[in-house]
Amino acid sequence: MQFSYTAVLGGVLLKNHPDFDLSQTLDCGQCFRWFPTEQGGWSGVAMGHSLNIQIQHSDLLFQDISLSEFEQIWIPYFDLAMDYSKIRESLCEIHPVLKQAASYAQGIRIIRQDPWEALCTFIISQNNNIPRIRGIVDRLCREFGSYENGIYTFPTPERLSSLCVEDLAPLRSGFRAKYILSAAQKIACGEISLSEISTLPLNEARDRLTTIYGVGVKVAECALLYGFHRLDAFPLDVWMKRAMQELFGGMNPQNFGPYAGIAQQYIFHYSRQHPELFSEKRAV
DNA sequence: GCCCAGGTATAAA
DNA sequence: TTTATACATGGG
Repeated sequence: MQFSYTAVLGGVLLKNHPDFDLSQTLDCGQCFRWFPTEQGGWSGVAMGHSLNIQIQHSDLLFQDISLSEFEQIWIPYFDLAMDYSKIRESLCEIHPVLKQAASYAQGIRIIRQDPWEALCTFIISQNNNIPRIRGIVDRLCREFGSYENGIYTFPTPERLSSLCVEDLAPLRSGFRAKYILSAAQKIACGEISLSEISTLPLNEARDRLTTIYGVGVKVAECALLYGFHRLDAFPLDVWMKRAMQELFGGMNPQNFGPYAGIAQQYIFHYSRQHPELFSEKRAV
């Protein structure tokens, strides 16, 4: 697979990249700091940088950034060098429903988010809905992030570890506040090392993360998939459990292999848009 | 008002 | 070991 990009007057133009749909990627519940713009593009903050992306036919304009920022920040973030076509081919062999899902959601990419941000935002995600998660994350950054270059960075574990539950009241994060603090404290004091976790086998990494108060298996798997780019992680929420049962005949997610996480994202997105697939229909 | 949300900790069976 | 319930808040 190859892709090309060039510096142009208004930024960097990414030409007709295969397997990259902005809306599918940024609106499939893996990240919470991106918003659609009135021009039909997307705007967001990640890795300490803000970015506007405009859609121009089959190309994407990364507005007002240098070539080096594009290469150093955004190619890794969107994992643009990864060949999703090849992965999809192998996934399609596994199960006909997965083939359906993969072809429907083929523009989704698994973003390489900051590990701490992914962990923290998925702690916030529990028993919560996506619009409200976005609001809480936004308030978290405004209250406790540092203001740099016109944006609020995601607050560090060190910053949050010095706070108490009452301090987090402005977030209106409910019972999750104590979970956020426990995670921040364990990381800030070194009891949990995110860089060490990134070297561990999947099972051990998950077990480490679930020692954090308020982090269960689902949140740990989300953090591993979206924050550590562990593509074999497989977040199993109630929706996905149902999908595995009804659409895949009770199949074990491990059968999806080393790219199970990508399969999960395809299935999650596809089945949410097609509630009629399930015996009892539910609202999207 | 009502239902419920990309769950988890805790108690009870 | 499995199943039920509280949890804070607010989007739709």
